[in-house]
Amino acid sequence: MTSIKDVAAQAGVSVATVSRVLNSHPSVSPDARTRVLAAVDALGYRPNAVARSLRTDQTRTLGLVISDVLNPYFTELARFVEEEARALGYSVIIGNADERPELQDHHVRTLLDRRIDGLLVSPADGDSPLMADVARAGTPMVFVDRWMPGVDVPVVRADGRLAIRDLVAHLHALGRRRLAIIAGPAATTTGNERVEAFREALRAYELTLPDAYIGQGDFQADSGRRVTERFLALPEPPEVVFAADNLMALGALDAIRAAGLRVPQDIGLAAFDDIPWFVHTAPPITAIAQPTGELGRAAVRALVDIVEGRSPQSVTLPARLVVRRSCGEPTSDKRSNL
Amino acid sequence: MTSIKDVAAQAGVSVATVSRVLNSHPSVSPDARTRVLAAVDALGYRPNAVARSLRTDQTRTLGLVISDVLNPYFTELARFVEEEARALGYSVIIGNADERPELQDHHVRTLLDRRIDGLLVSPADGDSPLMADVARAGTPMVFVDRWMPGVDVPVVRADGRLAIRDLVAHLHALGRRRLAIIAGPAATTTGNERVEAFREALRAYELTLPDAYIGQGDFQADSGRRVTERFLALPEPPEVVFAADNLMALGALDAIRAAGLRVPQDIGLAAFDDIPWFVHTAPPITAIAQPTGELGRAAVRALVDIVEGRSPQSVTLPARLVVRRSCGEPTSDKRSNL
DNA sequence: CGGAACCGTGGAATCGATTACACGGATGAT
DNA sequence: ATCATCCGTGTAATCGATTCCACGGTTCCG
Repeated sequence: MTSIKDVAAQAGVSVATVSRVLNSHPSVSPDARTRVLAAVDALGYRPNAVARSLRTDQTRTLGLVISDVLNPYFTELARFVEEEARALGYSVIIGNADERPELQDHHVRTLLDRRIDGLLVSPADGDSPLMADVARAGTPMVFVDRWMPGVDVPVVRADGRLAIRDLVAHLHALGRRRLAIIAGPAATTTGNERVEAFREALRAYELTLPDAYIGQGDFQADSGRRVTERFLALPEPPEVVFAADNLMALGALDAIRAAGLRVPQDIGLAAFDDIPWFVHTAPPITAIAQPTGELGRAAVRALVDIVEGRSPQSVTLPARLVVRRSCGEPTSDKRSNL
Repeated sequence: MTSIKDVAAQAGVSVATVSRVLNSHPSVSPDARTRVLAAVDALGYRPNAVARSLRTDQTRTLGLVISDVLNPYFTELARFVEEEARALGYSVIIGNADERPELQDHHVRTLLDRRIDGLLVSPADGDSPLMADVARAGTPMVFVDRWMPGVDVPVVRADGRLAIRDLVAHLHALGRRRLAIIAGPAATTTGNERVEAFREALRAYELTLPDAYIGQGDFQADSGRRVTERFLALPEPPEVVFAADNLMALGALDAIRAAGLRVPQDIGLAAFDDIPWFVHTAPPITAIAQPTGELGRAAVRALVDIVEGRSPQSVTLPARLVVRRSCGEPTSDKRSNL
């Protein structure tokens, strides 16, 4: 590999001058500048980012630790994060935690060892002492989608409260009364929040959420299947199942099919997190869509703000209900949306 | 940040000794070892990977440049790649090319600047001088899924030839004769190959593939939609549309629905690349499944082989047909599979 | 008993960049 | 004319690790 020394030799200047040209430092003569540029070109020289990082103590790299890359919601989020980071001159290293706390910690440690400039995390679990330490140590950090109570860093997320209220209104208008939810892990903030918002929305219609109608899932398809099977085995099964994420909705759909029931005639289904495939399932699934692009961009901007010495605020964006046909044929309440 | 010097001071030894302990070099006294380990623990010291990389000229990092992360096939591939790499002690940096050659080159350059130890690429386009240069320069490199003719590096991929023949047999048995294909970009190897394999398989049944039945797609959903619309507008539209990847199949499904046609009664649909969602579409889609896990693992192993001085072979694994209901109700030929 | 072999250790060079500091020459002010 | 200022440049220190080499002290063998 050609180094800055080779360029200096070729151009007949010192390495300092080469470095100055490369970093567009003002005090370089036009003559020296052209000679250096010519040498760079001739040798096909590219600065060694590793050496540069060691010296400057910055890598222009962001770490993104995500709970599950196979979840289309997170894949999309990751894509937007990379896009915005690139626009701001940063690279992104993604770590997939696979919803496993120890894998999450592994990635955080590896990223820190590589001296990334900042960390974007969607925590898999509510209790990671490592994460708290890292935040306390002053590593630039931002939570996205999920967060950890007690860890004082900005949070970028979507608020589903209103959308969930809209969903319940929609279900109520369709005459559905017995509504069940497949919750996320209790340890995640999004897990709890969605249950609470759901319960609250039901209360507005004087409906209750019995324990039997709260299934404990883990944001993976399999758990959605298991929970739904239990719902269906109830003496009085729910009329609609609301899954707290798209993967569990998929599992629920499986279980419903396996039981020989039809959606929406026999049972309704709705999901948190909208994804392109929901348009193509049979029937298309009613879902709550998060503004993924905005979320990813805002998260990166907040993180880069910290890295560059500014102090960003937390950001909360609204999610919105997308009505399709999985809870019943849209009727009057659909029209009232117009 | 605490450095090796701090540890040395705390333990009362030289930095050389600390380094030896950390790299489990044999000649260190047990006494020194314990003191160093104690100091490491007390200070919470973690070696600076950047400095280490500069000195040793290896980063224990692999670069993965992928044509489109939002394509579930590649997402899955990326996941397995990371998994295997981690098992082998490497990290992975993913670059998403979004099917854009210039973005692909950008990522390759960035990764090289970071001095990754090896490069795993699924090229977006058939003609990248940069890629050829990089390979010629001796950078450890492996192609996965797609490759570039003329660039001499190992290729890890699935061969769909047999599976495509099985698909055509299946369609033929169902009485389908007018078969069309939505091809991938001509510049990608997988793009061409699948068309050729399809044409060849048709020949075995004395069927032809007229030009009007070959649509030019770009592996994205939109192109699948456009091509299918054109197919449907033909005086004699095809009886089955075979999409060369899952995203284009999705677009095709859209177009078919929009035209008010039913699958499989009015027209059949099949896809290359099987994904979990195909089970849940209406109807479930017949697809050709690649052994993604094996592909990802084999690619990493081949790359690490090169990095560590061995000389791996190219790997070709068979894809296989997964019959569902999108081409017609399975009849006798289904049973013959048992 | 003397020299060779070996072991644990530290000093210092090194990787490839950035950057503080010094220096010589030109310019400008008085 | 003289001195301060400024500009372009080079020398060398530095970032945090690894590793070659040398050195002093044992141990071993003849």
